[in-house]
Amino acid sequence: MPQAKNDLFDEDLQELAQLYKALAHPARLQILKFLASRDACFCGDITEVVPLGRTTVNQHLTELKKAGLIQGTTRGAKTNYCLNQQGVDKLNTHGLSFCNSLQSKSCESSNC
Amino acid sequence: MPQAKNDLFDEDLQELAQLYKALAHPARLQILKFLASRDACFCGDITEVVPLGRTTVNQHLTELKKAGLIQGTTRGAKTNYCLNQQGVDKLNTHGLSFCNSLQSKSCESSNC
DNA sequence: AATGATTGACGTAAAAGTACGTCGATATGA
DNA sequence: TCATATCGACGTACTTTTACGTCAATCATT
Repeated sequence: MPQAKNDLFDEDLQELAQLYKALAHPARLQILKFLASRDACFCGDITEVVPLGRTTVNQHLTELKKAGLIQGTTRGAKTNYCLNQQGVDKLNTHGLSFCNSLQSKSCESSNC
Repeated sequence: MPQAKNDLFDEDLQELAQLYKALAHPARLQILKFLASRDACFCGDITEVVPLGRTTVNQHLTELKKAGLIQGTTRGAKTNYCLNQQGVDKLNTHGLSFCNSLQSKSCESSNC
């Protein structure tokens, strides 16, 4: 993102946009869903599920971690990734409140 | 986006990612909020609210229209933009169901 | 110790996004 | 009619994202 210009906006909007950006790729959505479907936060085979190269998947994982939506702990040679419930909660809270703010006035007048 | 590779994913995920991408910029979030705050779907002065050049704002408006979140009708020299309630509903429905799908298993085990 | 597997870090090429200037078309008002 | 204003279309410079190959470090296994 053109970081420079983003500073002109409300922090709330910046933060929310940042969250949405983390979700703006099908691979990342798939990863999140996959992690949610696992009762144990087992990982590493994410690579086998996502139809992309290993390094690319890793890059998406890094993005998600940076966004605070997942967390990963390395033990031994393998790394365990799992959802960061805090981040998911944040997404729910902020996202919902934004969506609700859009519910208000629709085009009841004849203008559009 | 690398459109080519996106076809490898579920249509649902692609569509949702597309929606989120439309929200992945503070200017676009601000525009949506602004439109929602207007009882009449009056516009054109969006440019005055968003701290960016006119052409850039217009570009963001085009993005939002492409995503189906707003609609615009030109009358005379001016153009009226307003929320597309259908698109907003879609965002609410799909977005919520996705977020809910993330609620499930957190890291209750000691792995992470 | 040596081999193989896992994974993050780094580099890079191609694609997409961002921001803006300019132009032309249309329309409002003097 | 002429000047002015609005706005979409187009071009463009710059940044970011995406996708992947390669490398090095770490660990498990032999």
